[in-house]
Amino acid sequence: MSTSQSAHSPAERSAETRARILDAALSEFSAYGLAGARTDRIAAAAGVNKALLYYYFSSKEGLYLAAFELSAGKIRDRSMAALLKGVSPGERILRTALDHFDRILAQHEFQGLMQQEMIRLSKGESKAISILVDRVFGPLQKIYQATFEEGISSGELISVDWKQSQLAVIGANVFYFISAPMMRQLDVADPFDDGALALRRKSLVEFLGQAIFQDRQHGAELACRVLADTPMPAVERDRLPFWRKHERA
Amino acid sequence: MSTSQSAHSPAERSAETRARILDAALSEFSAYGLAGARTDRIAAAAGVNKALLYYYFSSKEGLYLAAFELSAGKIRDRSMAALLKGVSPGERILRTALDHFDRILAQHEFQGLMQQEMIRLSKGESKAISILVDRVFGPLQKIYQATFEEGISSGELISVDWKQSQLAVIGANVFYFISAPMMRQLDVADPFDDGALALRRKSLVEFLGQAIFQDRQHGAELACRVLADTPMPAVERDRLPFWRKHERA
DNA sequence: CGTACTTTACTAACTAGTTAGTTTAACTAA
DNA sequence: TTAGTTAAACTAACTAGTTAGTAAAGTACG
Repeated sequence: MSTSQSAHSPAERSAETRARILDAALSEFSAYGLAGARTDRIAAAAGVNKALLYYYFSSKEGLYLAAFELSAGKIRDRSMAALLKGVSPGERILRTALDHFDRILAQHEFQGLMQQEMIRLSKGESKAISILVDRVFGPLQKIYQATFEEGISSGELISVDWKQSQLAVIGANVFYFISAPMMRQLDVADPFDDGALALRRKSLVEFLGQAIFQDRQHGAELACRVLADTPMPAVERDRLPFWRKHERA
Repeated sequence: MSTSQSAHSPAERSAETRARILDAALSEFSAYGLAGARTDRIAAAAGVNKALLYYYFSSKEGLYLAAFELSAGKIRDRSMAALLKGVSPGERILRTALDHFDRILAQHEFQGLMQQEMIRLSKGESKAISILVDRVFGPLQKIYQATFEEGISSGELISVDWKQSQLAVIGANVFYFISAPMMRQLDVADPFDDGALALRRKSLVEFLGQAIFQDRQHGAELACRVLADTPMPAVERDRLPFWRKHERA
């Protein structure tokens, strides 16, 4: 078909096909979970035959794990970048919080995988999460803790339980997206309007700026700066799973 | 068998059987979702034949909706009670926040249903949520808003965006339980220890007490009082889906 | 010629839902 | 009191459909 015109060597073509399969698998698993995903749909979306999935990945679960790990790797790189910027600890914490929100917006597939994986984990069925904890969240958590404690000992941040504040930020971010489809029904306002998204980003950063800094003036200034030079990512609404309205209307 | 010795009339036995089925269905659907739930398992857990499910409820989805609505009704009654107590608006907001946490702990099945239903809603497949929005969350939201605005105009609360603060509280509460299985792997501390639960409840109420009251002293006192006369519910750990450790060890 | 695929045709396992029949309790007529 | 009748409650066994995964033979192409 038209999909294989660009690459020439067999190795290139192969890598391209593999990537296409992984991409299709990520969408499917994110929307339906491991059990609910259909291998036929993945094959169709990738533009290949079902048998080819088993040629590259030995099983449905193998494909799932490959897609999951690929996505997790991207998450780790992105979050690390925010946590390791050459600015003060407090500013790194602010940037990390905002980046977390933007990341869910930009890589919503991972959030879908996580939601499903949390359910599986609570039943003791998850194989992906231990890898994730060891290679992604564990390391990130350690750097976050170190950053926060550096901020406390340097006098920039107040001596607050970093886990409780992290929980509040991540919880509010994650819940914003989890509950968005219901908020759309509860409310008049659409949570994926640019206005609503901008308000949430602002509230998030300004709240943290007030809550964890010794010098609240300094916190407010940092919040302002972080917001100013982190533009809201453009929302590709038709890629969001929440955006079914326009598909039918 | 021994299950039918207590009730005598057929009507009583029938109602008892129906309730047993609904109870089993709630556990199953909560843990596995509508698609993942197995009718055979529900029948086995209820101690009846599978065909009886279809005798009482016409389909798998009918059974699902019946179980969902039963559970939702309990949630509404409980949350209404917290919002309508004869105390000041600010105290009602505090009690509602704490009650929300305790409610998830006590009625975790509903949270499981909601998690799965949010996923379905984002794909436009949910029939349960519109009922829920109309009959439960919509009315609760209105009372919450009115309570908050009453608190603002009486001068007890600061003039803050009630939706953003509600999002922070509910988000942190929900995320605490969603992420608990992963936190157990990330952390040394178990999030279902009495200590961790007590700390979270305390942080939650004290944070709100500081965040939304004009008179922070008053907020702190209220937080203290609310915590004091709302004892933490006893956690039936073996009913939690998170508690797989002791089942095997 | 070998690598990267496609095509077709399977199967084994599983699951929602059905059917046809049995048991139980309560009521009725002799 | 009791034998007969009925309706509701319940069951065992099956059907029909779906889905992951396989096998084998073949094609396109550098």
